[in-house]
Amino acid sequence: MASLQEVARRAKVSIATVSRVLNQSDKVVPETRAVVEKALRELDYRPSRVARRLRMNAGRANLVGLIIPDIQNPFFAEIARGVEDAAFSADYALLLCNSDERRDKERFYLDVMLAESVDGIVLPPFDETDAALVDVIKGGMPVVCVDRSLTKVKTDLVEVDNYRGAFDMVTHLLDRGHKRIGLIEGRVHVSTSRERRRGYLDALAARGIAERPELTRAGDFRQESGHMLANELLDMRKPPTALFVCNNLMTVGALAAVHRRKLRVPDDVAVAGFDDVPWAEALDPPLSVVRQPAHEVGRQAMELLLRRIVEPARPPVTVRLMPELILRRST
Amino acid sequence: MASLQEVARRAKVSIATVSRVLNQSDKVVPETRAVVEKALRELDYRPSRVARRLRMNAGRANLVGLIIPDIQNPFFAEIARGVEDAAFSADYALLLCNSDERRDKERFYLDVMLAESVDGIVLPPFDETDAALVDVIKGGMPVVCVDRSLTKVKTDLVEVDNYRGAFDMVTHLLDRGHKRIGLIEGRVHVSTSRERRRGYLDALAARGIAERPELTRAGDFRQESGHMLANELLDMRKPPTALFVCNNLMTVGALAAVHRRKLRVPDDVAVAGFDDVPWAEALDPPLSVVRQPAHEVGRQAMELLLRRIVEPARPPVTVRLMPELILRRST
DNA sequence: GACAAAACGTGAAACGTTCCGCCAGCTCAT
DNA sequence: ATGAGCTGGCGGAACGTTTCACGTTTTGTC
Repeated sequence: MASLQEVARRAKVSIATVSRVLNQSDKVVPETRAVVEKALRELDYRPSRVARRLRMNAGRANLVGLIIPDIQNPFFAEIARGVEDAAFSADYALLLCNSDERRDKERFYLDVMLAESVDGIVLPPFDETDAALVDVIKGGMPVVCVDRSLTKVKTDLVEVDNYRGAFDMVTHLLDRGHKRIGLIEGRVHVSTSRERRRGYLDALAARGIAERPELTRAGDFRQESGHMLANELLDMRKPPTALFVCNNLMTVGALAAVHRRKLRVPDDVAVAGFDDVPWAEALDPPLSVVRQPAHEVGRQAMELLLRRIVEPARPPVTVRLMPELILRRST
Repeated sequence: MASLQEVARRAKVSIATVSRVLNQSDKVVPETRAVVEKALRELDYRPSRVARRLRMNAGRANLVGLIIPDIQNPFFAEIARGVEDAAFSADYALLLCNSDERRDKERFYLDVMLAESVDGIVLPPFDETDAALVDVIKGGMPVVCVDRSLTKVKTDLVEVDNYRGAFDMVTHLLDRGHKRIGLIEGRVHVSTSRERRRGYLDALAARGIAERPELTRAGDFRQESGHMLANELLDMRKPPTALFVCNNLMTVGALAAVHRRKLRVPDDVAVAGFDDVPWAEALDPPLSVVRQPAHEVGRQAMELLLRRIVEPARPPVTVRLMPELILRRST
């Protein structure tokens, strides 16, 4: 780990000159440059990002943070890939953390990011109010929200039209003749859950069907809760004929419940999911889903963040991407 | 972003004293401690990890790196969770990167980790020789390999008994009466691929069945290659009656190929996978797999790394975990 | 009450950068 | 010939920590 010092000593110039060679500044005469570059090579010099970050003002650390609720959720994994791809091409490194849908972990990692003086943060907020996050934003840290939005503060945001996705899928189920459609939604204080619920309700209302509160259940986005809630719904005296499950992991859980009862899909009960997954095609039967362009969500979020880093005062932008209905055979 | 300076000024003591209050050193009298703590609170002081890392010698940055080939692969995602869980409890943050099974990306991220002066690195090496990684290790950076091993250098390693897993699964297929068993393996220069292939071959040999090279195909761990290679195998004049696919993503691809041909599983062709996945149960039919304790792999790796960080000279350790055969209905 | 030892506190160096301000020497117009 | 302006290069401060080497005060022991 050769330092600038050592390189300068070897090249018999000052560290300032070495630094200028590195930063492509033009104020260094070719001969000097050559000898410095030689020393650089000989010592296999690699700059310390740490020292650099300490010295630099905010916005030039080439490091951004990404906090996702659960890396094991393919939807977030795909977002992460989108963010990373864009970061990598811009020569940024990514500090990636899992909040595990836990408020304390999100807060811990937000602190870490602050302490690491990252240039900016991408994340789906824990909930619509997320006090810890709001503080960070107020402190001047560039933040781009993905997937979920914040009510109290205006930030850059890349989201999917969840309302539309849910509306279309439920309409499709209605077209298939279903009247009793069960909804398994995610955590209630998350914006996406609300949007999807609105879509579900409006689609019913558009056909003059009244809401039946007993048909909607709120989970926590995890497989386990999908399983449990599907069981609850299927245990009703008059169970729903279709299940609309509002994320991928809960859908896996719900499917397990359905299979365990040896119910036939879609004849006994139709199942529709949110988020497409690689194995949707291989399921029994292939699963109909609302597909979200997750990679694109991540990519655009990172690009928004890069723009905000160079221009902190620009007005916040919302990018809304369209989901796509993929009808396979489970509905 | 109050600094120690400001806190010291406010508390009317020197920064050294503030630092000692923070680091729980006992050499500070209660009254002083109280006034310092008050100042700390009032200014909402948060230490800069960057400055701390710059000053500290290696091994106390509370930051470790994890480089995984593909975060979208549930197996690696689960390892990542294991590493993270252990890191979080030890108050370590994680710099997580995707090498995307690409040598240049792995190298880039290794450089980043060095430049960030992380305390240590966990990763599955790109291949068995991995020059870039070997350099890093020789440079004295604590490294724990997971899943895959290195031939040239002895490191801490947490691996799964791949040989055993493959041997058992192939034996099971033989028990079911299969004689022509196709093998779809991963990248050839990765230790796990070799081990699994050895297991496959030995299981055949144990029953006196000669190797048929045309039945084994090497892919790249991706879904796409599983699809393609399954197609190749099924296109043979005398196709295999069973497919043993050596990772989860390639299994999804292979399954798609099987489904597209409307082949019945396991009657027309049996399919066995490596790595259990949440949706294995929901597949048609439920998939038989060799399950790897991925979370445990990650957890133990992180613990090994923590030990190595405090004691760099300790002899390298290999932890070998046992896989588990999960027989469902696809075989 | 003398003296050593312990307790408490301070100043300053160091980590590896970046960059501001400065200086020396040169060119060139006046 | 003189000074302005430019070019190439240097010194050193600053970023926010930790910690070493000291000082000063308090305590304890005989």
